[in-house]
Amino acid sequence: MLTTKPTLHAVAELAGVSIASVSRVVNGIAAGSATEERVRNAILELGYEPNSAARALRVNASEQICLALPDLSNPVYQSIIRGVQKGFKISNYRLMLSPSLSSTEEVVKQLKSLGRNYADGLIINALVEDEEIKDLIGNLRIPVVIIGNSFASLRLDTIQVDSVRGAAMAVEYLNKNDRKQVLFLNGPWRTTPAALRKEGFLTAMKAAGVKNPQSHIANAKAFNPPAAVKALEDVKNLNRYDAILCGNDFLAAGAIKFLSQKKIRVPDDIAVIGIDNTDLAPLLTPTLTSVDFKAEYRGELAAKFLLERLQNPGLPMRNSKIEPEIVIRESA
Amino acid sequence: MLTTKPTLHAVAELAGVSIASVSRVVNGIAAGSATEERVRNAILELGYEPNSAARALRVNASEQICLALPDLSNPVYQSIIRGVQKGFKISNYRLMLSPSLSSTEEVVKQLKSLGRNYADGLIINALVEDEEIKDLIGNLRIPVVIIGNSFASLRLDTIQVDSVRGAAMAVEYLNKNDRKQVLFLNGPWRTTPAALRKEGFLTAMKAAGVKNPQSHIANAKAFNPPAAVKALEDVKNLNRYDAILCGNDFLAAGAIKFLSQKKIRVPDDIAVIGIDNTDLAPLLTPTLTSVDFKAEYRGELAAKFLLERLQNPGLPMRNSKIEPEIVIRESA
DNA sequence: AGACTTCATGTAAACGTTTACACAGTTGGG
DNA sequence: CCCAACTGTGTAAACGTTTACATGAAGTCT
Repeated sequence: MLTTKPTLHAVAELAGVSIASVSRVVNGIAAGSATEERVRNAILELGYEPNSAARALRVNASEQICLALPDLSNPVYQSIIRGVQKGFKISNYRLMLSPSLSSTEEVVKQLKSLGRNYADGLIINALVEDEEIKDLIGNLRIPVVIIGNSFASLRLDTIQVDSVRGAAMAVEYLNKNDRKQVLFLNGPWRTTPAALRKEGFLTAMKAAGVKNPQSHIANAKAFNPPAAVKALEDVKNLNRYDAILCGNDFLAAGAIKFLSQKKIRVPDDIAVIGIDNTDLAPLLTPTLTSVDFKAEYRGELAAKFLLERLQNPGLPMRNSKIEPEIVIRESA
Repeated sequence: MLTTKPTLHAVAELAGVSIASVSRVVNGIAAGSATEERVRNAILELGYEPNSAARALRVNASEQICLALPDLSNPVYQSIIRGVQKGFKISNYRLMLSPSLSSTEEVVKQLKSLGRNYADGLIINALVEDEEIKDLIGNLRIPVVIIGNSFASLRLDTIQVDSVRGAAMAVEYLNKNDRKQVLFLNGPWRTTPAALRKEGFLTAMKAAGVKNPQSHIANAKAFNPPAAVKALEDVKNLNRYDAILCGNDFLAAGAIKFLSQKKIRVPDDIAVIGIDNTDLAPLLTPTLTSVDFKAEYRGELAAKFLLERLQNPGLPMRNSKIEPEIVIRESA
């Protein structure tokens, strides 16, 4: 136990070969079968494990990738993490979780620190689009995969989501079911998803002949349930609506809570639709109809894109746009 | 952009000093003010960032810690991650997220790989107690903090939870409110939390004068909602119960769903109590009464313990036992 | 049998840091 | 004015790998 950690040298000595030979069998490179066996035994006997820092230094690759997400409270990010983990499972890359990036400074600091070479690639999902951040991402020396619709101009591997279409789909579905008075409970307006979902909402509402859809939007200050409740409290004449489309499931959860407190029945009085179709959706009461943006799959795809690019940097950039799908449950 | 990444040497050359001096100012060690300024400027000009692999190799420390959790679906682990992130925020350790450890082999593989020195410490939360795993943890060369009640015999820094007491509290609370017919919907019986919560349940039930409390336990095959539903379907005479204590919130979510499908009113017909008091609890309908084990705080404390031990390995081992607290909401 | 290839192995340099040690210049006390 | 102490800086070794290159043995072909 107190003995020092075995190195290549120790193994080499025990096996009576050179460190080069040991390195070669460890890395599965041509080796005589006799040597190979001696080395294998020595490794087992000593419990040798290669030092990743030394390897990283030598080959200039950390075998780690960094995953940067805005906020771990929202269940959608849990799904993304799961997907990314899944996508990396077969590889031997390790997953670093960046601290949650709420403010711009935090993102900047995080991105700069990537210059320390502790990650070979980055998967980032940013909520806001900021020039400084964009520059930093564009100038990173490692491959980047973007999850989300920010930084589209950067020509990087991207997993986008048809947010506009998704929001529109929800409105159309509501209209088809004779819910014409739709309130859009959006998240912070500055964020990319909120902007796009709003666009989808407006388009669909106009198409349905609503004159001033702008006036049917409430903005929550954050993408979480308490913010949803607060935003709904400020909505005048809530009873003129027969449906609420929420910027995401987390907001929808807040909306359902709020409505049930006010004794407004869902979906009888007001239907509710969420976006993201998180693990939360089937657990709410009523179960939540939600536009599925396939978060876990996006995570997995992001991992796949990154792995492929790491393997082959010359690959053309790919941009996958996920088609939303509406999952009907009880709430609408 | 295509220029090669600046190293200590480049900075030294530009500043007209030796690499040792540069290293010293980077690490904030005694330096003449003239040199210091020249170096600082050179660093800024080149955008120098120290290479973490080289540093890690030289000082034999990765500045990373590894967090190993069983399963990212359960919202309780989200809280733990948040807590750990919070605890490490001020430090300059990076957080590695181990792939989710479902099977024993996966845990073993993960633990062995830690021998590669890519992490200076480990925070692990294991569901099952296994001899092989225990040995491996005991023989790790890095500090370990255990979250949970497994591996108590190892004399490591541990954040325990009084699971027995927590389950008992819930039963007592139910009894006090005239709910005497309590069903315990437990998770997989092999897991440590399930075993302890069961113990607490049995103790409290016996204390309340129930003859054969064993017969009032149902075991879900996993700690998730579908497993809860399945387990409840197999319970005979469900209507003889007036309360269900669930092994965790995730099971409780399934239970509530199941009951509402069967038109059994919660809490009027059957009260439901969860364990963990996750983010889920206030979002369910009815909102879930739950025994709070302070997951986020435990994560934060684990990070704190680990940081302190890394700083001072000679510290006596600490064992913090979290006192559960029952958070009353609508479901009971 | 000689020349040429093939193959397994060893030698040594390199990756980018940190740091023990040496050295020179400055300061201060006696 | 000399010696000691101190301070700031540089030189060089070391961390544990990978890998280009050299070496030598063995096999192949004419």
